[in-house]
Amino acid sequence: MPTATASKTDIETQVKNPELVSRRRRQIVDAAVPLFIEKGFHKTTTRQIAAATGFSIGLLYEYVRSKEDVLYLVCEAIHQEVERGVNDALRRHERGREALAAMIREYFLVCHRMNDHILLIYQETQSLPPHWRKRVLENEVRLTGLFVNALARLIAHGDLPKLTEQSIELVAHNITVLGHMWTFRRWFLARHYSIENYIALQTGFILGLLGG
Amino acid sequence: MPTATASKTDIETQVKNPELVSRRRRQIVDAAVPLFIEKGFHKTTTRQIAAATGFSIGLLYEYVRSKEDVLYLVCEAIHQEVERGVNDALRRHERGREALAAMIREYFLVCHRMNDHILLIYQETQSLPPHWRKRVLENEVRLTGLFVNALARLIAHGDLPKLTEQSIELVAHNITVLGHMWTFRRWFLARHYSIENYIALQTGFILGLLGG
DNA sequence: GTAGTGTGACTGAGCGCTCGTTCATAATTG
DNA sequence: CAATTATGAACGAGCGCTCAGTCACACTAC
Repeated sequence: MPTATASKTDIETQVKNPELVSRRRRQIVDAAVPLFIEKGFHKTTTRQIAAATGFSIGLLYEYVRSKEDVLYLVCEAIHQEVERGVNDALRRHERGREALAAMIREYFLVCHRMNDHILLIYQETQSLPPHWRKRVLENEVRLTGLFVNALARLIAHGDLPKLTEQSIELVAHNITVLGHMWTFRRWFLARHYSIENYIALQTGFILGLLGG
Repeated sequence: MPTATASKTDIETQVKNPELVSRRRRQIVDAAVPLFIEKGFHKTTTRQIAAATGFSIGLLYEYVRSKEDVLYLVCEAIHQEVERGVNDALRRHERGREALAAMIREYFLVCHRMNDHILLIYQETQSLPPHWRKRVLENEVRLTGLFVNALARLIAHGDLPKLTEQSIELVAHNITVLGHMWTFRRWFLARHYSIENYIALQTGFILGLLGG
């Protein structure tokens, strides 16, 4: 059983049928995401979540112990989707000099597509109870780790110049965050840059450091 | 009268004496900042703000029309302090090849010092009513604008290679955001980098693009 | 077949409480 | 005393969450 699904199952539920639990929770997440994006976590009520899911409030609380549980489910689901997108991108461009540029491009496009979701995580992670905030932050580290591995592989193949481990890690963080930057400064950036434009410029920026 | 102070004064008040208003509001901000940092805006109550200020709730509401007013005052105050810090840094290093590195260094140190405050703005800006959110975002643009100007001046003096206007602007955004990155990934980065270490590596990164 | 019984998903009125805000009143100031 | 500033009890809307109860269905007994 994949870890991601296992982490969902640590949330207690009154319902016995596990398949039903996971289906219902998917429904809850799908209903909650647009609400959280539109109004934020705190201004969304449990009744609104239930209504949007087509559940009674009572039923909602059969699958979840608290409103924060819903937020956690949402954060996990978003990370899963982002990670899937990034993994696809990394697998598609395994070697070669242009692999890094291609990876950056695909990752930035994932950020572009998931704009609101990424913003949501930036803004609401703090509303999670500590135990789950930690989990969400671990996801963030794992995502950056994907870039660390990809960079290391390219360097090992001689596609990129050698770098210290510290530099590699920081470059990976920079890539991650510059993708996020498109989402949280988009209200401004989109006036001056198209996403392709943005990708082109930032790729140049990142390759600059690497002597590309 | 400076704009920043003027923007505070558009918040209506029952109190006639303007000097008293601005003194009281400073007290309110000073009391609210640590509360918001610790618990977040939503979980801080107006009564807690009043108590921390040494006011009765009634008195708090003489100087502010809503809890969101307090958040806006806090955001403005933080931006003012950051901007003052950045302006100092920019003025201290007007010319020369190392001016950019020095500016970055001082700005990153400002971010380092104001860690929690910057995080607060990232997390709570969305809780502001639209009219004020816009104001806070304008502050963000103005701050980036300071770097745009500084970069343009250095290029004009021949201290940096020529760049398109678009590139200059994006580099300015990158500098701004990489400073913020230290604050919102500090929980991870601080394990692997000291602030000086971080500054050194990121400066190299930024100068890379500029052919430094 | 059908009456009886148990189970688990589901319902929604309502509880208990918190919170932002107001206002009648008091204190202070000049 | 008049104007201004300060108080804090009171208000009431709204919230997360519970729980007594319903309902559909499956299984058993005869």
